[in-house]
Amino acid sequence: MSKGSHTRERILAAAVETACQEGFAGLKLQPLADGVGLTKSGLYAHFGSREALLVAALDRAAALFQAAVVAPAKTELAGLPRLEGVFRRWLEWPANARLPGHCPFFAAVVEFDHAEGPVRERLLRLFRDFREVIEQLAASAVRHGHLPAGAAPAQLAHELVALRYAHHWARDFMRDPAADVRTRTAFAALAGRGRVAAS
Amino acid sequence: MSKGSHTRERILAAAVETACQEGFAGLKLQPLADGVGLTKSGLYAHFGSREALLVAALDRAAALFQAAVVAPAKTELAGLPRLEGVFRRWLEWPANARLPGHCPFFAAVVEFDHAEGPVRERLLRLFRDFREVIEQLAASAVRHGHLPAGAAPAQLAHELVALRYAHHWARDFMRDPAADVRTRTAFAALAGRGRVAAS
DNA sequence: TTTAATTCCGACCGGTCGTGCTAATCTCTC
DNA sequence: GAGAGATTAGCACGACCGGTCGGAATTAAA
Repeated sequence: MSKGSHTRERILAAAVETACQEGFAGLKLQPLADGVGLTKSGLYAHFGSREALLVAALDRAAALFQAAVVAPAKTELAGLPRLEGVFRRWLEWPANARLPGHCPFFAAVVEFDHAEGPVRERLLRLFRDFREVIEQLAASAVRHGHLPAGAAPAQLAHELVALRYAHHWARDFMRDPAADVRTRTAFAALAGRGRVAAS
Repeated sequence: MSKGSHTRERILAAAVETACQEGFAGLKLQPLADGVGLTKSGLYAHFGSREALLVAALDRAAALFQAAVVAPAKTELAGLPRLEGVFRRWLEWPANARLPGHCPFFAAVVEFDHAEGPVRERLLRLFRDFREVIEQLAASAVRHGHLPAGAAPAQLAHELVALRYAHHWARDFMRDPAADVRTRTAFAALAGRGRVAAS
């Protein structure tokens, strides 16, 4: 039980690293096997198919995300500070989790957009779960009076997703040095918008 | 000259259609050749390599985008109405250009993110050009008094990119029926934000 | 210690990929 | 209508893809 599950962990770790650099669609079995010192059939002994490996890697990445982004919020002040902390870590989580490359979920979105199947289903569930987390943080900020009572948590979550996406585009693809300040400015406007209108 | 360039047009049209459905990375030569009734070497007679074909397809998609999104703005009222029109058409342009699937540039971003080369260079240039268009439209809206004098066009362009990205995620991947209203709400807030603060 | 299961290898399958080459066909010009 | 050049077919190449199979090595259970 110990030896096998240990290599399984190594496989998943390497898979997530590759997914950060090449995307999940670019996760080929042969290079992955080479990377962990196995052969392709070694991978098949642990996961029964490439698709199952992808789902496992997705779950692994989600667990790392949870640990790097959501979990630290426990020690933060409830309300807006906690929401702001999650958003800040959301921007940087691959580096904080010691992962190379970029957030692998951005790649997964376009790679499994039109490809129905278990991978897309799992991805959908992960996204819905995280959106739920964001909405609850936003609702908490409203309850604490940090955001106006009229602020809709679902709308706020949508716009936070927007900011994260644009940040990825600006920093990781366009390599725009102004990406960080743009995103911070937008977040501040978002957090302060309703307050101005409501007060 | 006529027959050949006609075939070339058909190749590019099919290439863009495929890119909308499968992405540019998923644009394989064999299916593309089959789709236009040629063989792979027929493609090689027109473009010298797959990479050159990708760049040409990228340019073609950009031309369609220009025609479907930017060009109609000529007849719109300058200022905020024009900016709003461009943004609205930006959300729907693949359908308006009679293209199947989704906006191919979203896929291109993740596919050529870490792949240096001519394709990425061209993509960068196209994005920079369009961002320039957005910034000038925003600046025009400021000059017309539709947006406050303090509104930074670059920041506005960044946030519009954000909204477009989130709309793609919510509607095309998550298939969230609320995607449209969320995006419209966010745009209205963006357009009205500074006005409230400035007036 | 014997037995059974887990773990992994090596060879291999059918397919598809992008890319060259040559030869035939078509189109236009003179 | 004949020749020149553009256009496309046919074919083959080396590489890689995901996946399968039998068996050997290792490990855990009895």
